[in-house]
Amino acid sequence: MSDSEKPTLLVIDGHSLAFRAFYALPVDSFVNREGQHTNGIHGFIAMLINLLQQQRPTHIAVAFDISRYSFRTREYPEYKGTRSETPSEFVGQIPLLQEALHAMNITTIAKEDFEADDILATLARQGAEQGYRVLLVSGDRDTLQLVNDDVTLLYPNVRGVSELKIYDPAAVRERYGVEPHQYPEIAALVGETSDNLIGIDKVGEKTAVKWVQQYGTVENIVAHADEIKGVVGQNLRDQKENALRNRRLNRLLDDVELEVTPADLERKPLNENAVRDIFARLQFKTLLDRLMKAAAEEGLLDGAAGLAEQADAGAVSAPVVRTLVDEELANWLAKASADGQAVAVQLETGPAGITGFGLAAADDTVYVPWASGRRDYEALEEWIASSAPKYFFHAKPQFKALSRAGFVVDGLAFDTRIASWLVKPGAAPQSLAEQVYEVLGETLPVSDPNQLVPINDAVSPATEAWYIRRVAEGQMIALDEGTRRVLDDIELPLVAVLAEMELTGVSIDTAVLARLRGELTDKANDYAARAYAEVGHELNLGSPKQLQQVLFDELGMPKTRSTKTGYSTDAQSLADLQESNPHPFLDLLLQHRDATKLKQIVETLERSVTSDDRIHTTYDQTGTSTGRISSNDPNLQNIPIRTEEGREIRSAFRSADDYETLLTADYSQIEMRIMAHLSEDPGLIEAFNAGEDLHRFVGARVFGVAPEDVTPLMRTKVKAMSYGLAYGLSPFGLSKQLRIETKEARDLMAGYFERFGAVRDYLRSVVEIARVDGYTETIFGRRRPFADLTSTNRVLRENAERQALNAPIQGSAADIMKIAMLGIAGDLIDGGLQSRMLLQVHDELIFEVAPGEWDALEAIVRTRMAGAADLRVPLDVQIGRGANWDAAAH
DNA sequence: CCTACTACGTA
DNA sequence: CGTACGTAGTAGGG
Repeated sequence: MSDSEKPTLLVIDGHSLAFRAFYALPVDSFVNREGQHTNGIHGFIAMLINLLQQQRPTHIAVAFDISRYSFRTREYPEYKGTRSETPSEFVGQIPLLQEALHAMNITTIAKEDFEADDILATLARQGAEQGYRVLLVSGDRDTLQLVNDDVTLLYPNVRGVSELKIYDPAAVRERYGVEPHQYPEIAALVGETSDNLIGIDKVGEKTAVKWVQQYGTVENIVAHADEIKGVVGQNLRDQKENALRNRRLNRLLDDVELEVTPADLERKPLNENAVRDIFARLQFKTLLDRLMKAAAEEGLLDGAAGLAEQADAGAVSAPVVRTLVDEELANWLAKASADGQAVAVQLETGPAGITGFGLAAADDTVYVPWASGRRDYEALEEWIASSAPKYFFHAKPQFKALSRAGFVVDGLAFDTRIASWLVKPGAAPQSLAEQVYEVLGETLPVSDPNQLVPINDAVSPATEAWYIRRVAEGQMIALDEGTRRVLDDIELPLVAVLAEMELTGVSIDTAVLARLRGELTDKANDYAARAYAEVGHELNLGSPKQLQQVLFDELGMPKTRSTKTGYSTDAQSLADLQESNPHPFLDLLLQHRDATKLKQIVETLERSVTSDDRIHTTYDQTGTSTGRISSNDPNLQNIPIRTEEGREIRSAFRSADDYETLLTADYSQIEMRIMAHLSEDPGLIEAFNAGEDLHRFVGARVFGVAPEDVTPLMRTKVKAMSYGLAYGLSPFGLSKQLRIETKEARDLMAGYFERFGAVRDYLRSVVEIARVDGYTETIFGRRRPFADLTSTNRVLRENAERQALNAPIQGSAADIMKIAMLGIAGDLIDGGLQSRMLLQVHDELIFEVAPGEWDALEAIVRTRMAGAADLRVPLDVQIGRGANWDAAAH
């Protein structure tokens, strides 16, 4: 194949050429109406049009550096270290140039950790191998090493970029006196000031060429350093490490993994509308004419294709994602956040943490590659730490990742996942794709993992951020005032607090867990063996099906309540059986269940302990319908407390060695207090203000006796009723729980409501109002919608009624606790305390107390918890102290 | 492998 | 025929 028949691949070092153009053209002559300097862009595009007309490339790409840092700066931190800050007039030109190139349908390539010249080297090698005539354009002399019979370098001369010197092998030989591949040997010896590569003193081009002609390589020259006489010989021997290092660094890598091959770079028709838009913005009228003329000559003005693409894009296609770092990024952030404008953020994470940031302003998206320990992100770090408003989808895990990477985070202005949940708790769309569909009615582009050759790349985090921003805007206008207040004042500030608690975790005494596991295993085995003996054979005690076989067939016991799959074997049913048909097997089974349950809890906890000897639970801020938070992996909100053995598990939760103790704080009877507040029942309010034991006080009223004459049985009954009321307890349910006649339960409730009538009125009114409004509301305006209150299906309707009367009570308690947590977290920071909030168990908080901080912490906790809401009754807070969670109980 | 069901720990 | 959760085991579908 002759050269004229070969396809031509043109690869340009974008940054280098634009920078050359920037210095070649007067800065002040090229400023658009936005005040943006454009001389570098102008020079680049002028050069590009010339190249397109003269060289007629069939394939084209422009490579960019992502950052001034690369694998070379890791090897040699001073690499390019003498380069001064980018001139302010140049800032902003690269992103605009990239935008223009995209409009022209020219592929831009950037690769994290590599320089543009490495991309040139890689494409040059691939192109040559695949039969292309390769043209490289770079202002970096290192690219001379790439020249060969298939690869030609076009190098801008001193006058700028309008004239390019053509370096083929002959031209390189003529200019430097060596073969192209030997050029870096010369450069290594002489040094390259612009790269801060220091050469050998007194060795200039002439000497270097002489040595290279004689010895070939720097390595070989160094090996024969003894043969070189004079001062330069001595300098070489003294400074050979410089030359060797330079040679390592100026070798371009030609095997960079790229997402494109030369064949992918075939020229495509430019997008005429996009080109006109960007050129109008740049105010490049003459260049536009020249470009259009050139494109027309080449037949690359496919008007039909352009229009089709435009129509396909529609009004809602995501903006092209640009990759920015350094000053460009700083510039972008400042602009995007100007005037309090919000920016959506979507982190990209890998196994080792953050790998990139997707950022979206109203009509612009940016991707920022990220690797820890680099210095070109100061602006990003400052912006993340600033109060500049940021929108997230599910901010908490991202806050944690940021925190682990050393970022300080502020400015959470919206979280679309939390907003969805507030609007529709219990049925909120949990994924971003679902939200995009529900709020915008659009389909979030995703790559199809089942496709061998994906049509779409995985959607960029920047594009996701763009959707997040639009979802947020869409949700925001639909939020009622109360919901907005709960979001802004409670949920959003809570995100950082929960993230911190999760990162902190709680210290665990693994020896205690190991001992418990052993004891419980022995116990469970023992009970099982004895249970088998009772029935004469082994069975799986954990299988309800096998238990039914034994209980109802083999032992002939009476049937218990039926379940969907047979008859119940739960603890209540077994206890009933034990009363009617005593059998040792029943007790052994129950004790076996106890032991295995506790063993399982211990084992789950052991599996959750991380290398810091702590357990880090995850709180689900959107996990409930009432406003509570839930805990998972592991759930630390259901650690046993009711039995002695269960409490032993709590003793494994301890304060770490460098802390003084644990502090636990809980609200006593918060739900009853909220009921008193909401119902305004004078009797109940008096009960709480009297400061007497609530159940004794209520018992005295219900049974008509003096408080000191309330028996334990009376107290138990009243207590069960009081708590049950908030759940919509029926007389039937009460009778079952207290194992009393329905009649007695009915009388008990009647007696209760006679003395505390406003409670009944309140509970009724909650349901009535909810039926009319379609939702309930907490004291703070948190809503929970109900659809089934008007259902003709009685089961559905009555279920909804119980949920509705419970929701404001449980929800208000949740609000109060959250507000307390925010107050405490703020005070801990303001007071500079080292003590940490570890766990939340609905009405209880657990803290790790730093040495000497007990009094200060206790005061903060008491004040903030008691003062979280101003109710008609006081909020009583119980504080406990102990080395572990069990000992700290009160 | 996923789902339903049962059971049980917490507030 | 009492609210709100999460986890784990068995059993049944595939």
